[in-house]
Amino acid sequence: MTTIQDVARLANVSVSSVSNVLNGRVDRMRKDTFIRVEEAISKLNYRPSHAARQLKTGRIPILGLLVPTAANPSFGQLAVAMENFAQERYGYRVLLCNTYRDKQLESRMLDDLIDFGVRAVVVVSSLSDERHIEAAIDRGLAVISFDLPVEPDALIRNDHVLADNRLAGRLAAQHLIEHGHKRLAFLTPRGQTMSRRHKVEGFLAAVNDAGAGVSAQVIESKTASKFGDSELGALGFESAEQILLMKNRPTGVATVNDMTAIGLMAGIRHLGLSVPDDVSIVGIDDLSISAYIWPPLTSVSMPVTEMAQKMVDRAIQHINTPGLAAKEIIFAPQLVNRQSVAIPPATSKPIQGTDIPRS
Amino acid sequence: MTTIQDVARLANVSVSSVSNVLNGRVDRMRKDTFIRVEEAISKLNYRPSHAARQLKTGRIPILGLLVPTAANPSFGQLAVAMENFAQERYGYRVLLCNTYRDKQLESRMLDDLIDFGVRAVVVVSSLSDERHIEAAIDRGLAVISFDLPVEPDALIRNDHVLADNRLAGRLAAQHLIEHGHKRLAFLTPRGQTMSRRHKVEGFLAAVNDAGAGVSAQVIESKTASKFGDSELGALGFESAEQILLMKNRPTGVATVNDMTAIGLMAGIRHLGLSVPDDVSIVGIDDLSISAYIWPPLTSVSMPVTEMAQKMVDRAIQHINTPGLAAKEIIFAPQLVNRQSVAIPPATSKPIQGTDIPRS
DNA sequence: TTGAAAGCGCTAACAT
DNA sequence: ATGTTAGCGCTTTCAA
Repeated sequence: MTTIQDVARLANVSVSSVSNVLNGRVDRMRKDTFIRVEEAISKLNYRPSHAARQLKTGRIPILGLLVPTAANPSFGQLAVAMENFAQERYGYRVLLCNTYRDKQLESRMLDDLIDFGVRAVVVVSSLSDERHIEAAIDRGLAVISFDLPVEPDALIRNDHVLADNRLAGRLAAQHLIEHGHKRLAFLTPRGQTMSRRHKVEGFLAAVNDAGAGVSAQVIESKTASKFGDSELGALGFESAEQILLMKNRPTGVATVNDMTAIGLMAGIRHLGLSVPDDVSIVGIDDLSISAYIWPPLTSVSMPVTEMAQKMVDRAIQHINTPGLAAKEIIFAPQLVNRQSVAIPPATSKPIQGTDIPRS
Repeated sequence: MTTIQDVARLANVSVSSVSNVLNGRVDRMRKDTFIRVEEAISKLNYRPSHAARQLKTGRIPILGLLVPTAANPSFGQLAVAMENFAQERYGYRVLLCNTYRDKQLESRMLDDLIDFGVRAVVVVSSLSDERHIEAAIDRGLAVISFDLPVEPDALIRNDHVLADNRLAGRLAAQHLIEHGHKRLAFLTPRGQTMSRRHKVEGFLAAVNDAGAGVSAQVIESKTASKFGDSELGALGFESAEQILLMKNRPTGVATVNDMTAIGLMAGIRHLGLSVPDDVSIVGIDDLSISAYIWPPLTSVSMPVTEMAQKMVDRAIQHINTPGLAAKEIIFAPQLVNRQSVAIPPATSKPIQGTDIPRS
């Protein structure tokens, strides 16, 4: 392994000059010194040791990212966007950890990251309770909460970056209403998070704005989900019957995310009805897969890439500016119109029992 | 920050005793010494610095993982499985990098990882050419190639862990044949990788074994894919017309992976036909989402979790045993029967032009 | 403009 | 059984 010493020797300068070159303090030396050092570096193919540097400076060019699970493509997408930008813009890498929304695991991971010298972390938890994060903040970690709204008037100790979930819910409702739907529903997993709550609120507010002709119900899945795609899909699937059997069956349903919408659509078809002819569906997330399922899912899209970049920016700022004030940063979602929404059906088709074989 | 010195002072021992405790060399000291040290550690809430340790030992408890993109759920799943096992079993973390199958990026990431002190890396590249990896191996990195078959009689310098792709192709074909299909097809993106080639070979071999009554064609998508789910979905979608317009339209189609199958199903429906009534589909991968789309996708499942664990085991072994001989390790896939395969239709329904509105 | 040297926190060889 | 100590490769103050 070649060290800074080797470079210094070859270039006939002291290690401090090499160090200065490494750290961009080029003004402090003659041009030819700089050139000799550069040459030596490239001739030896020298690469500085992060470990040694970190031992001195206390920092390592790594950002932490805690997600419920990378197997869920929406978090995978976030990870990719962050990794890209962090690397390109700042030369930082991203250490990805799967928390399964387990608080204990989460705390342990945070501690671990600190031990590695990581100074800033993005946490996607959606748990409304952030107490377990406080400890990490106390230890000097810069934490950025993703998709976790700030309680009104709460004073925050760390950044919160999120999409306007109320607007997302509103957009979904408006789209259905514009297509003539009068009986709406919003499907969400049991186990509320702040962001889910906000989606519901926005959805209901839009319904309310639409006047007396339009009504809406909030449906909580019977089982709770913890994370992951399979569970959310299952949960949507299961809920189909519950929705289709309602006294006043809704003709338009929005869901808390795309995976649930995809499961719900499967469930509806399983019961012999069709989307969007019998029921219209709107998702929230706009997963890339949502364009390729059948029917292509109309969904509310979150600007994940921009959010990822903003979070990286803030993380680096916090590292470089200890004591930087915490901020809440909100992004606007947008509806992406595809084919899972149509005008409501004239009549309400009965469902087929699940034990009746489909033709 | 509390250091090993602080612990030594509080416990009234030397730093080496603390270090010994830290590294499990407990036999070398009296019990009460050990206890005093333990107490001091927990009282001070002491956590050793990875950086300092790494500087001394040259190692850091991190494994590298290079995937085309974490936004593709099959790689996300792999990452989760590895991360879990590496952490639980060995206390290692996983540093995830997205390569986009770009060789240059890949080499740079490998170099980067080495700079961080990472000693073992799992590479999911599927590029048949591994020359760019050689350099990293020369620098002492233990590389484990995932899903990259070894050429017959090639001498390998690094581990290769993969599923039996020929068997996967064979399983897909057999399943269709068992359901009475006589005209089969295998859909793969343009741009062959070794693993895709093997799937095709296995598929054709099974068709061949079935005798004269059964025929098969290999269909390459018109456009090439580089990675990611959206592209693979698009690619399946586009290929639907090509397949349905064939002179001897196949009644059963297998695809190189689930995302392509999902896109293909969407494309088929877009053209007015139905799965599995008009065309049966088998995927390969068994993504968790595949159970929740409509119809639930019959797919060949790869034992991702086991493979992930084996790779972690091997990675650690290589770290602990420099010079350990390279191995090719192959896992068996399994067919998961769902609802995208039925008996072939009696007649071949014509497709609807894409500009004819569906009812 | 350059160099010498201390020391970041730890491990491990060596001494006691 | 325990302690002393020399570095690992780098940054950074201070001196020249």
